[in-house]
Amino acid sequence: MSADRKSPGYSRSTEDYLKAIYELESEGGPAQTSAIADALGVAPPSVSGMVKRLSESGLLEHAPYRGVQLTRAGRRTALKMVRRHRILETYLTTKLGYDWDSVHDEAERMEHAVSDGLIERMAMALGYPRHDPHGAPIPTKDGEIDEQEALVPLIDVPVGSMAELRMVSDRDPELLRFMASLGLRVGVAFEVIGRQPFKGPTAIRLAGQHAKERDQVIGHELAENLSCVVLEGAVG
Amino acid sequence: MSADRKSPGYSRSTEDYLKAIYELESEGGPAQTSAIADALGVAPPSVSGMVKRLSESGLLEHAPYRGVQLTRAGRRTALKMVRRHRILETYLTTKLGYDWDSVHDEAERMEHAVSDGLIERMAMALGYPRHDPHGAPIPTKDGEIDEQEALVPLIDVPVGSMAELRMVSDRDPELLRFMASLGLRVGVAFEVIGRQPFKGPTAIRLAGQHAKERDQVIGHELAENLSCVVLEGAVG
DNA sequence: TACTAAATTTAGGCGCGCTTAACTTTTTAG
DNA sequence: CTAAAAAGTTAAGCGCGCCTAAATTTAGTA
Repeated sequence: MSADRKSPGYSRSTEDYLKAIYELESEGGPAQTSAIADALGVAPPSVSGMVKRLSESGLLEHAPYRGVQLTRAGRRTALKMVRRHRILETYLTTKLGYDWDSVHDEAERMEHAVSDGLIERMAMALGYPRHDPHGAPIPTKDGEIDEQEALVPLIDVPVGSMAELRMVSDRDPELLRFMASLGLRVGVAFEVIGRQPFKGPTAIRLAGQHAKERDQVIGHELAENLSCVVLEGAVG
Repeated sequence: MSADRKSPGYSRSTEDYLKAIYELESEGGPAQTSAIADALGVAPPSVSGMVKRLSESGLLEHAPYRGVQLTRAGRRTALKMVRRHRILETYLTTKLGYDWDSVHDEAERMEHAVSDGLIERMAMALGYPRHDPHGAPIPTKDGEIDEQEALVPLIDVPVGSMAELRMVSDRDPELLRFMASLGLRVGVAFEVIGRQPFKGPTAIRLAGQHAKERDQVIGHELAENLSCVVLEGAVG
């Protein structure tokens, strides 16, 4: 009748930890206690305690003082949460008129409350999208996720190259609103026409824009957050 | 920027208690400890404890050994949860293809996770519906709820009367599925053509149906759960 | 190598919401 | 009117997830 509900029914906290650890791991290496604490906004000892419980449940492996890695089971749940989050973000923007800067918090809360069935209905209604509004790939129902083709932060795209904006973090609404005001959306192509040293700005020329808004200057911190694919061009 | 989030941010349990108490109160009189315990599936002492905390927060008034009543603030929050629940149920059936028997649980979990803003967007997308799929009235944003015109359980509709089905509880999926299989939906009109004593069945004749499915026999328990408005007819 | 700084873990404690067991109050029935 | 039953409350305790303060381990550097 319903093989539906969230399989072993983890707590909201458990789901949050697993997702955060997954995201930290995908930035390379094992996730460290303080990084997890930071990501979740809790004190480090809270992480130590939770890590203990989670490894006893077989969701992750803990090398004391070294960090933590997801087990197969842990990764499965983490990817489920990532899928939920991204489907929800896509649904909210596509079907309910949310802007891309305001979906993160809503999805963050809903991802713990909805059933697998609802997520699949939303995915179906959306035509099984592969990416969320910020360009992040959506894992499939069985936990497959597209390997990102080599994405490079704008800050590392060599001057003179053509590149395309592929992804941006959904975390900072301010940043997203500012991007939108510059005409920077996922999918736009541009040429890097200059970059100043000492954390200075990067200058880009957007493809297919009218004169006025064609050239933009992107500050250092913003440029760090823009994941691009380099289309062609000179090497640094 | 966001006067949005759930005002004082009550816990999931608090919201559940307030909603349950609201629903018990609307069946007349103060809500009793054991009834609340029943409704929430917890032990009576849990209710005593929670009631203490909730009255200290000014959400309800407790007359020891007598029962409990919502304060203005408590009622406001309860009605907010009822609104959320019913908007969610309507949205899920209308926009995501859920059947009326399967929305309750989903809405029950989501109502604690979504923001006011999302509920308003859903309400707008639905054209500000006044009733949910089970016929229950949806409170407005500021906590107004339609007084139900005198609804009578089918079991009390006199034989010979015409009546219309107006509302049914969303609680029991089995019952809802069975109703659907009989062609009983909110809004159908019918004549009560007979009733057996000793908790026997009620016989009805549906208006505007083809011969085969026109006459239906409704068991006692089901008939208790069907809220009707009497259109005309003889008195008992 | 030794000492300090940073990261991590252990210890002790708290609030929430739940439980069972024991006690009190209210209701009901003889 | 009183005794038994039913309903409600208090007491004691548990798990979760959080905290701060105090060890402890690791890493960095003179």
